[in-house]
Amino acid sequence: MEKKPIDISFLGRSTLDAAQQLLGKEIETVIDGEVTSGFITEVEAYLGSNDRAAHTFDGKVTKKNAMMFEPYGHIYVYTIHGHNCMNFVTTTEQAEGVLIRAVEPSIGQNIMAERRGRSKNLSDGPGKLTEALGINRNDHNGMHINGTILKIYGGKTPKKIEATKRIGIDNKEEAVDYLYRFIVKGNPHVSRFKGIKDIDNGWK
DNA sequence: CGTTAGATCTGCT
DNA sequence: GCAGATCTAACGA
Repeated sequence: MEKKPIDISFLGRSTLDAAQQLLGKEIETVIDGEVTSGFITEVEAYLGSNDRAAHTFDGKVTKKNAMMFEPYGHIYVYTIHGHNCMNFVTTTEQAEGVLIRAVEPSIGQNIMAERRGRSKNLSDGPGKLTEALGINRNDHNGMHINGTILKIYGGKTPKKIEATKRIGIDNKEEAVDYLYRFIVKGNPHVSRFKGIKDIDNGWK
């Protein structure tokens, strides 16, 4: 059966809802004719001007974050510490988005291993999954979801979603306590995994 | 220019 | 758990 990309209109409504709905979705990229995909296991929501931890806090527009002000369906890729991170832009009016922090490798694991130069921990972190899926800022910042390069499919359904504090924003005052990070409970393909691995990796 | 901050990763202790 | 690597863009002189 041929897979069909899903309707992404849910990204246009609530960012927090969209973040949770993205868990389990399958991201597929086609880079230089090579297909790779993974199921989303970890995301973080960034709520634009109201969120001190977001690049777009206080409505500040820079060359780097300008893509966040585009309507939902665009992809915002930014570089940090020599790594790339990928966001799905949400809503139309606000500069909000969902950071894809980790995926469970599916198609093309051998390609991911080659790109990463290792066979373990292929995509359990924001900088890792972009490298595994072949995403870079030069070529892919501003592209559209369900365009020619990146598509998302229905994928799997998490048994239980866990909300935790976000990671790497220790200097963001009150925003450090917001529970805007969502993971598939029991799935080991998340950053800083410490829990107990579920028998089905947390999928239904 | 030079300095600094940033939603990171890896390896070592 | 912590230090070091590594790179881009913003900002001030």
